[in-house]
Amino acid sequence: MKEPTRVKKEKFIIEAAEEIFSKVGFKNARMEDVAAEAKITKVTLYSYFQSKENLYMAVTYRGLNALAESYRKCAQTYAGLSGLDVSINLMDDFIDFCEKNYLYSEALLDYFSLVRSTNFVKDDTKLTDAMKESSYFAKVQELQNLPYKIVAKEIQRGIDDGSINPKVDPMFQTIQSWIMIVGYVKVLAAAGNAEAPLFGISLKESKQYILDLKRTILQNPIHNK
Amino acid sequence: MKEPTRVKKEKFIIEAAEEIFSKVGFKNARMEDVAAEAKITKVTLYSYFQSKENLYMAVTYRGLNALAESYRKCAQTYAGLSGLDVSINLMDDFIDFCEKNYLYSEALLDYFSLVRSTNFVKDDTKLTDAMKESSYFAKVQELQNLPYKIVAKEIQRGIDDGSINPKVDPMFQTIQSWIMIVGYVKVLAAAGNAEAPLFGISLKESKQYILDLKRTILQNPIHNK
Amino acid sequence: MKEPTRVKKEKFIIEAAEEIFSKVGFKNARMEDVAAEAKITKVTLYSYFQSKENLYMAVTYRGLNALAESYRKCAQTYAGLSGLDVSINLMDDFIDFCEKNYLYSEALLDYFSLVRSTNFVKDDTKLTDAMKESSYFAKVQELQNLPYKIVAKEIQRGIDDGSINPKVDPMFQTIQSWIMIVGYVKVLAAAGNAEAPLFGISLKESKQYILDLKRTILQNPIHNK
Amino acid sequence: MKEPTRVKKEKFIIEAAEEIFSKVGFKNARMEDVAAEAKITKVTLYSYFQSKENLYMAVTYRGLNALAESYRKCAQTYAGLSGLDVSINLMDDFIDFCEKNYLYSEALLDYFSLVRSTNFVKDDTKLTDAMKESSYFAKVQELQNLPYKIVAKEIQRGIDDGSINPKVDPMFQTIQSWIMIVGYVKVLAAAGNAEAPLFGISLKESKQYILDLKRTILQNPIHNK
DNA sequence: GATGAATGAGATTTCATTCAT
DNA sequence: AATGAATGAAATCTCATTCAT
Repeated sequence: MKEPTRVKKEKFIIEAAEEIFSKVGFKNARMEDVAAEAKITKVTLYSYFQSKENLYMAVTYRGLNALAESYRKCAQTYAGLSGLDVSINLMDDFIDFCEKNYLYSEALLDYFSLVRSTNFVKDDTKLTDAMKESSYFAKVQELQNLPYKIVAKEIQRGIDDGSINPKVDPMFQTIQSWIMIVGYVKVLAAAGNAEAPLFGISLKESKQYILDLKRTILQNPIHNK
Repeated sequence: MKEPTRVKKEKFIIEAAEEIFSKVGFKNARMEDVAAEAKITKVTLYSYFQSKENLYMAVTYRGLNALAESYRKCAQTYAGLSGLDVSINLMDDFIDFCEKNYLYSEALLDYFSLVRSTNFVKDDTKLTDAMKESSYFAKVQELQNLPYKIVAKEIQRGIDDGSINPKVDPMFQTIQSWIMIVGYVKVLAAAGNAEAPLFGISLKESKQYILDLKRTILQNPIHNK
Repeated sequence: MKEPTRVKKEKFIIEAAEEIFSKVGFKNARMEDVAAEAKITKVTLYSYFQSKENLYMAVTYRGLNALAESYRKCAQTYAGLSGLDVSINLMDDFIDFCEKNYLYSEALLDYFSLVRSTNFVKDDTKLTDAMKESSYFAKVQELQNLPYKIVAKEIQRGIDDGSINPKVDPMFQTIQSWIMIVGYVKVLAAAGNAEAPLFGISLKESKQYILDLKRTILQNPIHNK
Repeated sequence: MKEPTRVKKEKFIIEAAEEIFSKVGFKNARMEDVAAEAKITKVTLYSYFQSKENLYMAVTYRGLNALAESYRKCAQTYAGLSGLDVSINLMDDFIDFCEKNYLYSEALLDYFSLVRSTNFVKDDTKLTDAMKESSYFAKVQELQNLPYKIVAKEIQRGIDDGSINPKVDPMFQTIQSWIMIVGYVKVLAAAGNAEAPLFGISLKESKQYILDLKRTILQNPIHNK
């Protein structure tokens, strides 16, 4: 098959997979159904993706790419704003992204859970062979730090342009942001709906609160971080 | 079997399951192996837990219970301290708990991913039949809000004893804490090790930072929350 | 337990088993259900009957006994009649017996299928250990030829009293009778109902035909048998 | 798979099953062993036959087909003979068939025991779900009357060609033949061996006797049947 | 590259039978 | 003896994955 055709078909299959995974979750999804959704046979599906996990990695990769793309666009859109404003907008964008793309946000989180320890812990029993051989796994690994870097860069720019307190450590605050966003997204997922009140609290408020808090901190860090 | 005996044995089996799940992960664990670890047969295992998923729910339940227990003990140990100090200690305790009980923290997080939308979204296709019939699933649902309540109570106590700013909304800050902890735990899981530096940042520092931040906020909320 | 009590209870259990076996067939019957029907536990059931097969043998034994008893009564009732008449009446009685006691007739037939070859063929793979150890199996074996003997005796008496042709071989004709009855009972079983027409033929007619045929033969054997 | 391939393989599997069933009996046979004998896996076996019972039904079907085929061949071989002679030969053939194919004769008999009442009795508790869903069960039902029909046709021909007494009712005598054969086969099964003497009587003699008797009857019915 | 069939691994179930109390 | 729990063997099923054509 000509390359562009293959690429197009691969994309079509991934979209079919996203459809199915969204509907019943990765675990309950059957390759059979993904194949059916993509109007191909199981074997053809396997000729594109060596394993179910690799398919999931492909989805993860698309998610990571979409996120990075969203970031880039965001950074570009607000190019005229201060580093502080862009930093906050990036967080806002990330949260929006997760809300709009639940499957991607789960995939991303799953990925980060998965690679846990891969680097530091000895027994990587959880990393299956299928995963190790997954072609997309490698691709995701290459890209995994991109979002961090984009945010860190903006924080640095904020320091440089004076909108962010120079005592701020860009990487440290990037990770802090990541933590808060991940937490928010996770809790949101459990709540099911940003509007739905959790103990009388709408999560929408929490989101705004987090952004405000971050803005405050970037201006006046609580101590030397 | 006398109730206590059955309960004891059930506990023993769950511990065996925890052992196996910790070692190879839930997905790769085989019921056969769990049974062997518990020194019983597969059939007996099934007579205690209707399905693998129910067994995992039992683990989740134990985790939730252990967390609540840990909270209670914590609140009691520091009974003499101010509401503010206890609130912060509870967060600290939660994080420690997750670090010490990786399986539990994963189970808890999985649970929250799972119930997503169960309440708000119509098609609960992700909830398998096995799950719906899981006796422990119901038990977990009953308990799921306990941790929130314990934290909220301490924040309220802090407001009452003057250690926490009265403008603070206890439930709102409880959820904020929850978000931060969940985020931290998730990121920690991805990092694999609190000491291991992530972009040169040790997560241990992040933990302390979160606690400090929370203390500051409870004393001086950034606005009306 | 005092002997009479045990015997009484054993009888009660067998009756329960008959109830269950009749309802769902031996194969589909569960020991659990038999026990429930007999208002005892499975273990108690096993203390009376070492195995499901032994229980079936007990039923078979009761059937064989009932048949012999029916024969004896029949022979006695018609003691005044000729050997020929009694012989025919015995066949009639046997068929009635089978129609009224479907379970027994099946059990008897099963038994005879089972012991097949036990005597002549080397591989008795079909004779399970459970069967070999069955206490009732032995009892049935002792009794198994009784019905033949009763019939043969009457035929002999018929020869002696002149009502049956002396060229007749009592044992040979007994077996012939047995064959016809077994065939009739089996076909009846398949048809389900003596009245129900099978290709327009009511089996009731067949029964009468068989008896008439046998009577004719006993008087005028077709050749030297 | 092309139809013929699938059919061929199905046949191969059934033959494997016949091999195993013959060796250890249906009840003791393990699907695992049947699969091994057919050089396939259990799952593949199940993809061909939904249940062990269905597999047995397939064997039964083959038996019924083989019998009908044997009948057809027999009728054809002796096409030149009178209807009477062919009728007797058919019976002879049937008995031979049963002797040579013990498994088939058992299966056929089991089948007839099973369907008992299916037509006339309300509670068909004995018919398991597995059986109701068995694809071969339906096939067997379709074919079950074929043997009768073949015999009845020959008797009718005998009436037409003058070799059989016109007072004979073809269907009635067909059923009579069936009864005698079934009885003979059943008793033979119990005896285990046609040569082996049962109370001093070789069953071989009984077979000849039955055929002679039938011949006599077809020529001179004992009364109006 | 596409298809239908097959495999292998493991979950789940059903029972007869046995154990411990 | 009676009970509840456990065992062992085998049936059945679901899927990811692979083979043969």
